Amino acid sequence: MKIGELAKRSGLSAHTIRYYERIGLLPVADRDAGGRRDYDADILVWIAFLHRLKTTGMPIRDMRRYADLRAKGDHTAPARQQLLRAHRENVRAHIADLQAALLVLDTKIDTYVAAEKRTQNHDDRDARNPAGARTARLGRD
Amino acid sequence: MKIGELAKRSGLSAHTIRYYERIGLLPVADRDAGGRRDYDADILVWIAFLHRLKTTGMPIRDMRRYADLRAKGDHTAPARQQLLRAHRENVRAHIADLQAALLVLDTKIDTYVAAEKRTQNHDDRDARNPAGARTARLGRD
DNA sequence: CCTTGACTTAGAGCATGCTCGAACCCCTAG
DNA sequence: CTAGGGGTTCGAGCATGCTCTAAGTCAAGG
Repeated sequence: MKIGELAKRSGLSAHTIRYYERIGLLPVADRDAGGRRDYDADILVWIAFLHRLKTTGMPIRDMRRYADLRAKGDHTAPARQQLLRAHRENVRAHIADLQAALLVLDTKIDTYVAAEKRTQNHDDRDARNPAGARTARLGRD
Repeated sequence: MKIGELAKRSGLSAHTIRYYERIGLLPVADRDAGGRRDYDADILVWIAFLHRLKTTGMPIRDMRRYADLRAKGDHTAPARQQLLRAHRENVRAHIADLQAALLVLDTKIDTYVAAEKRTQNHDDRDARNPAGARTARLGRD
């Protein structure tokens, strides 16, 4: 498979694929007779895994470390495992953080909904004071 | 409160506080007699909220939009609510993504653990073939 | 044979979000 | 009154992760 097809299949651009090779995330590709990169289909599995790591916030330097270990052979398995364990903990912590934020957002949205209702009632019964003090809290945050 | 103290209390650096003011995330601060920024304590609440938005992945341009709406007064409340709803959905989606990734990581880590055990047994019973084919899969990803 | 289009390289440029340096000002305590 | 430790502005610089340009090579179809 040439770089253009790999780009289509992996979702990366050809530019990005070359970039990833340059920085050591992808193995140096084999070349065909004309000197073009020629990929084996299983590179897609590795790219998908890299994508997972990326979307879960692993910086490229850590992905490189993992890739380097992988390239060094089986005896680096414990180190790779350790890397993944550390990353898993980061992801866990991140999820916890996001869940806490979700509560805050929900509360805040509820506040807006409640204020909306108050304004509604207010307008219904007292249209002469549409910017009344009872809704002034909305401007605070 | 002067900028140095706000920096300590908010966790932002004074540099960052000025930067946030410049780009419109923080309101233009009042000045004291000597022309220095003088803050009211409740700016901390706003900064904490910004921090939430930031750690949940909202780009600065969206935070600015929210800040701008806030500055325009109560009638922008529906727009702000809408912004937060959209953000909440992003956060939800992000959480789902991370949870899926967590499963992948757990599976992968388990694979390493299992391979380790196999190597262990193998070494115990057949120390002449420590790099045997049964663990070669480890180099694949 | 010649055009077309995908490929090659090195290196510049961009978007985001800070982070820092330089040069200067001003208040307070010793 | 003078040194120190804030503060001020403007603008450059940095880290990350791409993204694109320029100039050129190469293979295949009309």
